[in-house]
Amino acid sequence: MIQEKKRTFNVFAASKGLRSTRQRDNILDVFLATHQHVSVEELYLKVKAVSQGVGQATVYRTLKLFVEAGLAREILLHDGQTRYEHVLAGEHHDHLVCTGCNSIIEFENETIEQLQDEIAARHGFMIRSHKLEIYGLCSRCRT
Amino acid sequence: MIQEKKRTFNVFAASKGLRSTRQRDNILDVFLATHQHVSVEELYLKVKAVSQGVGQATVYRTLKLFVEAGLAREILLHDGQTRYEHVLAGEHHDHLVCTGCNSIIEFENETIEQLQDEIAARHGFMIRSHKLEIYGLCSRCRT
DNA sequence: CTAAAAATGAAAATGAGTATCAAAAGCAGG
DNA sequence: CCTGCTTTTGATACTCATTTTCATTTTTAG
Repeated sequence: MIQEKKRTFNVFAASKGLRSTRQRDNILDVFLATHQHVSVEELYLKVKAVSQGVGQATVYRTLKLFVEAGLAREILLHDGQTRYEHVLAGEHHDHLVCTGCNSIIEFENETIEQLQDEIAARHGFMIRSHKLEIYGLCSRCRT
Repeated sequence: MIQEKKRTFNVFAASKGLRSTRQRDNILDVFLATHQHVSVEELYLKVKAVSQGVGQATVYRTLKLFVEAGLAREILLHDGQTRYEHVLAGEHHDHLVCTGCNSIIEFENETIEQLQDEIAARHGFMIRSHKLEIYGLCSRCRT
């Protein structure tokens, strides 16, 4: 017998008139259970595997909601598909993207973040988010 | 009377079977005369203004060639249009992107570049290129 | 000059993402 | 647990950037 998990807090309630629905809960569950850089299509398939009735359009819509709600962040790689990654409080990682095998290595660097803050300050710019992607070949592909 | 500039070196000759054509020369001229972040559509219009017979498909194709040839770099913003910027030898700049007015401020930071090299080295990663984009509000939009 | 290879343009095709809209589901108050 | 109102959903049609196709033209090697 399958136990329906009851979400202890409603992520959507916080915002204006957002409602909590089975689909959104499903999508959020699957998204949170996923590790890094899911494309909408991937997520859609995973969600569909879990619960039949969820349309693609809803997955697209819901991911945008996640971004607005600060739960997810959009990643643009060069394959024409938007991907999403978790936004875990206070954490931010950047990416080494291997153009050989498409693998992604994450890293964090506090100094770079600080330098960004300085640069922004120097231009009177208020940072909302940032993205640092380094392209090249990983150790296995560089032969 | 208009003087046909003769390109002193053939950028395309270097690679495999690439040929030098009027269209490619036109596109390259216009691209080089353009400053930062041209979308394909923009470039197409500029090229068409200069010389009638150049199709969109060719502009798309040629820009990809420029990237392969190391003359241009793709920039992905969040408006669904791929943009291209020059790759000038040794120079690299990153971007402060204002989400308010879509303006772009460029900056360079040697320290960040060095830190990237260190990080890459630590992961046995060979850097080909990188992209750092900081999103937020510029001084005029942050009111 | 000539044949083979590569490039081009126009138009059709693709594909990610979005809009539409009728039907279904959440929600507040009784 | 009805009722009425609003939001959400799914299916599908649509948009729009980019790619492919293919017949024709241009380059280039010889």
